[in-house]
Amino acid sequence: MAVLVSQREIPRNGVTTSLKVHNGGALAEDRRIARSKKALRQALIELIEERGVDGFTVNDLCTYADLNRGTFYNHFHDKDEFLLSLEDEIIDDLEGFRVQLTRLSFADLVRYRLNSQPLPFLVDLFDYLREQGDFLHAVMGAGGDGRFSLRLRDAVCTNLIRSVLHERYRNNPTPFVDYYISFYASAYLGVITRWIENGMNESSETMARIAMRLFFIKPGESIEL
Amino acid sequence: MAVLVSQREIPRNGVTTSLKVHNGGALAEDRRIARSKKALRQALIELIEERGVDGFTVNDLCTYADLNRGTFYNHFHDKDEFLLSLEDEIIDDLEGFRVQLTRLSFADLVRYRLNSQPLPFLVDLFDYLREQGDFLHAVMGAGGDGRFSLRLRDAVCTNLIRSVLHERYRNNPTPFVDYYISFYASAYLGVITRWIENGMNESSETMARIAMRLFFIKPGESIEL
DNA sequence: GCTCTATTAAACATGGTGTTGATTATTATG
DNA sequence: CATAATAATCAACACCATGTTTAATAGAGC
Repeated sequence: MAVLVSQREIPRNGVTTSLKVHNGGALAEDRRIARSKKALRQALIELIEERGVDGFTVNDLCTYADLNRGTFYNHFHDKDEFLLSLEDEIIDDLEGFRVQLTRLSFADLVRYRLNSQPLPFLVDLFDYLREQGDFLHAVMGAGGDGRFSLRLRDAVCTNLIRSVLHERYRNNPTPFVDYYISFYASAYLGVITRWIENGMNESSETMARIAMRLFFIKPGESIEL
Repeated sequence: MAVLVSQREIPRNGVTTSLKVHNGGALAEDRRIARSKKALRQALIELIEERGVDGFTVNDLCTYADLNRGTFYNHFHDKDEFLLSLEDEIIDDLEGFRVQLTRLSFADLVRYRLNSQPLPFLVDLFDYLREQGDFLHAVMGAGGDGRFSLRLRDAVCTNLIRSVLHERYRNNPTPFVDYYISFYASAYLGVITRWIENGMNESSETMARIAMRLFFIKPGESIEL
C-alpha cells in the first residue's frame, strides 16, 4: 500500500531541482528526471516568450516538452511551483555573488576605477547572467514574471548599493537614505534588465565598465562619451 | 432575434470604462454600471492584496463585489481584460503628465533647485499617484501585475529622463546613453514604487524634493543629510 | 540480469470559464 | 408617473484545465 508512495513525493521547495544544472555529482539525479526537467525548462522558456507566463497551461507545457502530463505532476505540484523552482536556482546562485558583495568596499571601487579596470566581481556577474540568458530574457521580459525582478533587485542590487555606500549611511534609517538606496538599486536592475532585453550584445567587460561609470556620474552633468 | 444583442456587446478595449472615475459628463454611464464596476474595482484591489493577482478567480471577484458573475461578463471578457482596463485608466491619466514633461527642460530643473522649490509638475504627479494609491499599492506590490510597472516606467520615467537630458544626448543611439536612460528611468520608478509600498507617508512636496535632490547627487559622493 | 523507479496512458471528479435565455429590478426620459 | 430601455440576476450549459489515481511499460543504476 505504501510501496509507490515515493513516486508521488514531491521535493519540498525544489531542493532536488537545484542539483539539476550545475550538478556537482553528489546525489546525482536519475538521468530520466534530469532529461524531463530540462525539456520542461526549455518548453517553459519558449512558451513564456510566445504567450506570456499566463498564456499557456500545463497541458501546453507538456506538449512542448513532449512529455506526458503525469510526468510534470510527478515533480511539481503546479505551474507556479515549477516556475518558482527555476527562479530559486538563479537566486541561489546569486547568493554566491552576495558574499562577494559584502567584501566589496567603496575604496575598492575607486581603486579599480582609477586603473580603468572593471571590477572582476561585476564581470563575473554579467558572465553568469549571460549563461542564464534565455531563461532571464523570458522571465524578465514583458510577458515574464514580475516577482522575479523584485527578487533580483533585492538579492543583488540593493546589497550592491548598501555595500558601497558609506558606512555612516549604510544602516541609516533616514527616509532620504532609504530612497537613495531604492533609487540606485532599481537603477542597476534597470541596466541589467535592459541588457538582457536587448539580447546581451555588449560584453561582460563592457557592461561592468558601464556599470562603474554610471556609479560615478552625476545626472546633471554632461556626459563625456 | 437581434433584440438583446446590445447587452452582450462588450466595449472594445475599455473605451467606456475610461469614463468611469473621472466622468466629465458627456455620455455618462448608467449608474448601475458605474456601481458594478466600482465594486469590482474595490474587490480586485482587496483580492490582489490578499492573494496576489493570480490567486483568485472571477468567482471570487464577484463574491467580494457582491455581484452576480454574469454582471462581470456583461462588461469584461475575462479577468485580465478587466485588470488591463483599470491599468489603462492610470496610463491614460499619466499622458497628461507626459505633455508637461516634454515642456520641461534641464534649465527649469536647475532654476527650481536653486530656489529650493519643488517642481510643481512633480508635486502634481505625486498627488495623483496618492489619489490612486490603493490601486497602485495592489498592482505594483509583490503580488501585483509586473507588466504595469514596465508601462509606468516607459510612460513617465523614461520620458522624464529624456526631457531633462542634454539635447545632444537625448536621441543619441550610443549604447552608453541607452543604458544611462534606462538607469535613471528605473531609478525613479524605484523611488515611486518604494514610496507607494511604504504607504505614501511622505508628502508630495517632500517626495518632489527628494526626487530633485537625487537628480543632482553623485553616487560616490557622501550624502549631506 | 535484476531491482528500482520514472514515464506513459487512461480515467476520474472537481471546479472555473465563458455563454445563453428568461426573469426581475433599476434607470433614464418624456 | 408611466413607460421604454437596459442592467443585474439566476439557472443551466458545454468546455476545458486541473490535480489525482491506477496499471502497464520503459529505462536507469548496480
